[in-house]
Amino acid sequence: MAFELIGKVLVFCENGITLQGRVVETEAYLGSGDPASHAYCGITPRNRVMFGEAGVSYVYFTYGNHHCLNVVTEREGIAGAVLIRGVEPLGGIELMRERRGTDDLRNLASGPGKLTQAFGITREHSGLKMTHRHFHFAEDFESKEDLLYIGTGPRIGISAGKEFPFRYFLEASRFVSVNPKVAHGL
DNA sequence: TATTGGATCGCC
DNA sequence: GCGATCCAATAG
Repeated sequence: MAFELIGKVLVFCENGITLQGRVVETEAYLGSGDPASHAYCGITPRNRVMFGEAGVSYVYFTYGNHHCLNVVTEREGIAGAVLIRGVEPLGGIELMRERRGTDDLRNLASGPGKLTQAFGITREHSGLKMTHRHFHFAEDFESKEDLLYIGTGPRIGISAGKEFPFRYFLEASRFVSVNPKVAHGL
């Protein structure tokens, strides 16, 4: 599922403004078998939507500074979600620039905290079905050839569960978040 | 009720 | 390389 979301276009409309970005980087998080998952220790008030219906957003706040956007992937009763780690800005770029305080396209949404800031997504947007016009994933009918080059690797920023290569990203994209370990500029 | 640590980012 | 800074989870 994390794999399938790569290349889709995240569409988010609010206050009459449409923001769009092509998904270039995701990570999968499971349930009880995945020590890196919020759902590892069972259901809690925060993570309860991870156990709910697929296609619902799960937004949480972390490090005192940042929101992260996930999409629930499993059927009701099974925990599982995909973290959207990075998108390539496609629409509503002016607003993203304003919110991020930079003109650099590569720095607008190339990271889970950055993209939620650019899109204005907060935990008020958690638990919403991502199946309607204002908040959903659309097919991208351009740039299909990029999809041939999806890389995988360990997830970023976690201490447990590093052995699972549940991170997916477009190899060719300049909009993938910087991997701390591979922090040489490309 | 108190304590602790985190699926990050940006500046030092 | 590290501090910011809030919330959720756990323990008491």
